[in-house]
Amino acid sequence: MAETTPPLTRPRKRRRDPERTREAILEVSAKLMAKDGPEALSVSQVAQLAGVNRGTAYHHFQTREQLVKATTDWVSEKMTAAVFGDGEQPRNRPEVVLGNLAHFCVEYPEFGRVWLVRILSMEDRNQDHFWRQFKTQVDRFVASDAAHEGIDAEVHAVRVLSSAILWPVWMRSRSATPEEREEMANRFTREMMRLHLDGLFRKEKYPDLEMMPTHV
Amino acid sequence: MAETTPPLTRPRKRRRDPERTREAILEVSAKLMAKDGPEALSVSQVAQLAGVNRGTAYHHFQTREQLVKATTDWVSEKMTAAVFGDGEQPRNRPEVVLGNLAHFCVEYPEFGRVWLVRILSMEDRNQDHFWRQFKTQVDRFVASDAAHEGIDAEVHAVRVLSSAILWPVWMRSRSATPEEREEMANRFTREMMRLHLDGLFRKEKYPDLEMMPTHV
DNA sequence: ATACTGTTCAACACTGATGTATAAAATTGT
DNA sequence: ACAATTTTATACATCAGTGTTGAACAGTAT
Repeated sequence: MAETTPPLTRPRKRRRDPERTREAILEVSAKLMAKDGPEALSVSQVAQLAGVNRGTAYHHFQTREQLVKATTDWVSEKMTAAVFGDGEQPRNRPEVVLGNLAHFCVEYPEFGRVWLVRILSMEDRNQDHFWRQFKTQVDRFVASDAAHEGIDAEVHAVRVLSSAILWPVWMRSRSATPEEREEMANRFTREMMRLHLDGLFRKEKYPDLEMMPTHV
Repeated sequence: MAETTPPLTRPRKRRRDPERTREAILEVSAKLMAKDGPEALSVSQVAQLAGVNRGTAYHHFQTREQLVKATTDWVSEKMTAAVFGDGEQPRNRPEVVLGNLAHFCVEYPEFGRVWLVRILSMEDRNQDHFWRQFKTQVDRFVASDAAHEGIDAEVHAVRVLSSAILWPVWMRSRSATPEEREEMANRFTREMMRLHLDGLFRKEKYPDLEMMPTHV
């Protein structure tokens, strides 16, 4: 379609910058993947929205599948850098990691979502850089004397990651101002820290609550 | 393809049962939507996997879009019934709702996932039956004297729902035995209840922890 | 200037899906 | 027995995407 009709806007003199072109493609790709999932991603649409020719996209990424893979890899690295730092001094205090995670996810909700879909569908999750770091963090914390006894680390990890990633999606942080986004991240971090410090129930109101799960 | 080649397996004598046919289609549709998202759903594939003719699928659901809508509506109703009961006596104790939710999501992880995608992309979330019920539940609990002060109800709701739905996906409950699934649901409920009762941190180890969110 | 690389454009063969249409078979209700 | 409904089987027009190719063009580096 866009191939047969002459471009209405004259072909923008795209400064040659393969790195930027690649990033532009990856960014649009991530955005679309977050919206409709990896299976629905089309190279045509990515190229169109990124303002590059479809041929260019195929030049950088040979096939659709490779574009999907490159996008998820790229996102995972971005996320690791943003949450744990660039390798210099790792930021490991649990409350700091939580805050970083919340802020990153609010700023880039599509990245979080892409990462979530990626990790859920990966055969071997230890292949993922971010997950390895996060898991190490959690295990270390749970084993430390700063944590309560009997925490289920895996449930804990899944709970924190899934809610941190989906909270901004729920709040539609994409269409918010920077100030609103800041407040969203803070709301999340605040409530999570409150929960982690105090819990939810007033224990005295649940004297009979056996710890075994209930369901009808 | 399957339309031009004669079927190798003889056409199964499909007992006429429009209700079951409809449900069979919806079930497959939900499964596929959970895997690849609504945008990637194809009527052809659904019909094939459901073992019905493509024409039949179009007979029950006029267009692809309508199939998507019907599927999400159907899932939302199923979920409401499973978690809150069929309208008779509503099951409202928070720990029971949590247990029901965990068990439902572990048994039918695809339904939870479909519902999650649906609710996240809905303009007006109050249109959704399950969400209305759940929100009412949460608001009532947070306002009660059984709950701590200062709980952020919205963060709480998103946290519980997102983790309950994604926990079975993470654990790949689909490929587990009934016993394993039971244990998965119990693990989740147990840790959540533990968290809700005690929190995560030993407070005495964090005397300096200001409540304001931290990030670097 | 020349060679190289990134980028654009247009065309092509192919696949697979949508939505429509029509006829026929099978099952059920009356 | 008859009518209505459900299901199958085909066919067809249409559209959108994939992956490939070849030629041209535009900056960049040597």
